[in-house]
Amino acid sequence: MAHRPVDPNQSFPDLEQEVLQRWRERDVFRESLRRRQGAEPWVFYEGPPTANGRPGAHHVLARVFKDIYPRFKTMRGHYVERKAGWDTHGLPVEIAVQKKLGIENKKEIEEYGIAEFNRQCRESVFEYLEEWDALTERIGFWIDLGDAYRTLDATYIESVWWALRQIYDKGLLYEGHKVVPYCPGCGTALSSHEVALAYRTVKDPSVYVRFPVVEDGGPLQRGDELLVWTTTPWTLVSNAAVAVDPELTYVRAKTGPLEAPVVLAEALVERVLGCDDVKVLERFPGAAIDGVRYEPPFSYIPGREYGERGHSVLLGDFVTADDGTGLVHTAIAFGEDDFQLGWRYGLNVVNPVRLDGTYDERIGKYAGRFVKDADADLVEDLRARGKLLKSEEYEHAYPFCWRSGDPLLYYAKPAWYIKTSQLRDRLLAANDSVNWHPEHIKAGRMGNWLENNVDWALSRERYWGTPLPVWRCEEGHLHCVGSFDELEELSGVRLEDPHRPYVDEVGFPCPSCSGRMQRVPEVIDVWFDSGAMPFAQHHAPFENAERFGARFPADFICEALDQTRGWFYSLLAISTLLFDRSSYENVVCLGLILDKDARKMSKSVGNVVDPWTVIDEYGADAFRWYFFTAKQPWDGYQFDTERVGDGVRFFLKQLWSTYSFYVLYANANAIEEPPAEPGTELEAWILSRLGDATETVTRGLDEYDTTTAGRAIAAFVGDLSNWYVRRSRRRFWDGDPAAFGTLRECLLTVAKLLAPFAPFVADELYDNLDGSEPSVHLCDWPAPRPRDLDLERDMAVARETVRLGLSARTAAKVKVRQPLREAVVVAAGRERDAIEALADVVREELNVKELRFVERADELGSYEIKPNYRTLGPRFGKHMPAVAEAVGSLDPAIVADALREGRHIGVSVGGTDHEVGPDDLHLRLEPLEGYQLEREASHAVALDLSLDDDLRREGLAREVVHAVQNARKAAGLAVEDRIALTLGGDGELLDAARTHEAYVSGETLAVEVAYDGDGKGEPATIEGLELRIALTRA
RNA sequence: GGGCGAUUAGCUCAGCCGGUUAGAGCGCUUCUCUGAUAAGGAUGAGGUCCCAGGUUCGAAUCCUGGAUCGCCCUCCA
Repeated sequence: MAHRPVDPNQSFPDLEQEVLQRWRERDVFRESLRRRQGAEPWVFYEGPPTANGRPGAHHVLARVFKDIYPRFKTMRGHYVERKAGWDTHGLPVEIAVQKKLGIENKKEIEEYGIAEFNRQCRESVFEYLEEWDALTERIGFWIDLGDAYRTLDATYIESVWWALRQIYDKGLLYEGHKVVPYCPGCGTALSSHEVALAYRTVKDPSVYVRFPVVEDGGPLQRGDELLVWTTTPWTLVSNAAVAVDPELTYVRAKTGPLEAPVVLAEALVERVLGCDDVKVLERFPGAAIDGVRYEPPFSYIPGREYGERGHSVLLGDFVTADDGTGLVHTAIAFGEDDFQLGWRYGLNVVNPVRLDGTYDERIGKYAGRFVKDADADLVEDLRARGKLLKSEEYEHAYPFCWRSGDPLLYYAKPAWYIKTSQLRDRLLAANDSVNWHPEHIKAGRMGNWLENNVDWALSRERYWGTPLPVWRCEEGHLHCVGSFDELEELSGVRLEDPHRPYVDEVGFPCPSCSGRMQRVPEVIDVWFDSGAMPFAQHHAPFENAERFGARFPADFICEALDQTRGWFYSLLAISTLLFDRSSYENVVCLGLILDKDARKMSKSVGNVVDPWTVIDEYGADAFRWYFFTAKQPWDGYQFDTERVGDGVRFFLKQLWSTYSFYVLYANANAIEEPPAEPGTELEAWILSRLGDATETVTRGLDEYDTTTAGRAIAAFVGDLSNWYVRRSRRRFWDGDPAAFGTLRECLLTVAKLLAPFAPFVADELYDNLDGSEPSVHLCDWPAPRPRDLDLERDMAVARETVRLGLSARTAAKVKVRQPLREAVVVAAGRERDAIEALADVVREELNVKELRFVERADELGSYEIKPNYRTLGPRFGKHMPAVAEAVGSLDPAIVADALREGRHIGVSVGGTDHEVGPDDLHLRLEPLEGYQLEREASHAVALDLSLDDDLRREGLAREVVHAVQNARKAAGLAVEDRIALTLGGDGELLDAARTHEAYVSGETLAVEVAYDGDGKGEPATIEGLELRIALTRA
């Protein structure tokens, strides 16, 4: 037998296991690379996941999109290397280890020992590696896991050091004193993307505090009170100054309950003081009170410590009158604006808060308390001392540490930065060269982010990460080490493991003075690690410089939308810093997966989908197919496992049963490799449609649009199964080579088109139908067959005719099994030609003896003429209503005739004559009452419903055949089994069967038919008459 | 608070460089075909294309404003 028999009820998950086994045995992935060695590379970069957690459905999403395009490009002839990668450093890893060890903070880590702590991190990072590898293989994501880059490898780290040295040499790496979001629990500053992870809406105190003016100045007098608003009372102890907007109008106002006049923005008087009893004494711009001195709310830190302008009014352009009082409390160490303002006025940074988030000894009785917890007592203190105007609650979004859950403090700290803001224009230019999918990311999300670029806060005061390769001596001289060789030259030490704590122990003499250099304590942001992968994965430039050069930039990367600020940015920033260009050309940006009720998947809600359950139930192909075709991936998914099942039922099963149909009859007819030459119009048509599908799929994948591409495959398979095969079954029973050749060609091409989408089922089809290569994935992408557009259009008309005819049958309640004498088709010109050319198909499908054409439907209905707005609109513009009216008043019969002959029609609009052609008008048939007629536009089908005895007998014969077929099926016979048939029962039925005995025996594969079956066999009922059917395998 | 995106049938989604009757599939009615298909075909019900304005001869489509949802950003003191 030429083909393996196919189980029509094949389980796809089982099938996939077999295919996986075949891929392993035949080493298909590596072979697909070997065959393209030397071909033009198409470069893919893997954005490294972290393997310290279980992979979820969203990882499957990313990984199947990372798979489909490399498979496609490989089939298109490119050499597509796929090097895997793992992100291994960072706080999440440390947190996991801390949890495991029961360690709460940095102090305890150091007591535990950095060496052992980092050893545990190194282990933990690959805790779920096996599951990642297993899932990766199971979903058919072809990537070289054996040659994965890992950010913890010494070679990788050395490349990162090289990159930092380049940046340092350009003067773009610096230590700054900046206000950063700081987590007192983790003891580290957070990057902006970490901050973004956990904003929560919280209620904080909202207090209005009175700051008495201590000397007359401008419009103010000693004793007046500045009204200052804040939501962080804990920062009031280090109040350094008050900021006002120089342009904004302020007032000095007297209000009933208060003795002294108060100062605030005019726009906020009503909201802050209430509307009653307020007397405005003065109005003046903020600039008028520049320099006014006041008494701070707490006296722990004397004004002189801040410098000349301590505890005075400063001018700041960030002040608004949207909230508060228009006078802004400024605490230099705890806010970016505050810090900037202080810097401009030369104020000193005084920070009375320790790294653990508690006040230091300068803050008297509050010393040692966690600052956020002191809010309430501080407010009480103010109230007791008569400094408070009022205190409320304020609801706003406040950032928390995404790991520890502690509230973040904005905090002035020394940190290392990369001066990316200096390269803003270059970053924008690099971004401009990228093709984003979807397109709006470029100018939108990514573009906006780059426009507002701030320097990259690079350093982390942590342990498990790439050490910042900066050494410093006691004099403050700096040296950035760019390689292990250099470090060895300087220090005489060759590092086995460049991680902390070993690297911390390496010191060397300062090149500039007599001091000794030690490394600064920080490690770097993990995003710098992953962003360095284009060269670091190859240990370039130390090794493989050429290899790197040939694989830079990437043609394609793909990650979820949240990487805009993550990997997409770090890749872009690093390559712009080093090479002044983007490291990628095409990006597919995937949306988030929500559950079926559109809620975000989270462990706490318990709605996380375990990918294995989906794969076990429906298979990897189905899972992939869902992601590729359910919708455009960037809009995100409302994931419902049942939708995955739909794809199996309506697409994969349909394809599978078409395939099993082929194999069944090809084997039955001993057909092996039939020629793909069309024998009929129907075959020419399906091959033309195949060309169409090939073009659409190719274009779709070229444009990173799997949705359109995949849906085109499904549409084609629908046509193949529901029209071509359905209308051609007899030819397969008869063993017609052209039919087999056509269907095989279609299935094999579908297998190739489908290979990147559903690599398992595609390979199974290919292997069983052709198999000349070890796998479909080693084949070339199919070239589109030539189209026959006229034929495609004709077939559409014929199918429409059939639809109308069937509809007419339904309306007349006449079964399709009952043959009818004639269908009257109203059609002319090209439509008529089309239907005539495909008359056999139409007749068979409608089960009518004849098609009769009428050009004019006068006896069936009347025409109505409608203007074609699409063509006439642009021509006539605002005269369209008049045109529509003119068209409406034409004589339909005359117009119909004229159009049929292709003549133009004259219409008069506003006294001017115009000509309109056939394309400018739509004809629409209005049926007369009393006719059984189905119509669409100018095209209609009517049925002759009169029956004579012959037709009736023929109908009954078909009923008999139908009943016998059911009996065959019930008896469990194979489709090719011959039978001996014995019929009995009602005389009219037997008479019909006898009359059409050749037909009956041919259809039912009966080698003999007897009519003496009364009382024998299984009873069946046809139109109320009894039929007895007895059959045996002959 | 700012930016970006989304909102079309019960469900999942097309359509959207304006063209007058808004589509598909699923689900649901009714009927039906079958020597591959727990399939197919026909049929019916089901839509204020989120809302309100505007531009236009004509708006699901373009503009403005708003609502809701999602994501991202944001020290708003």
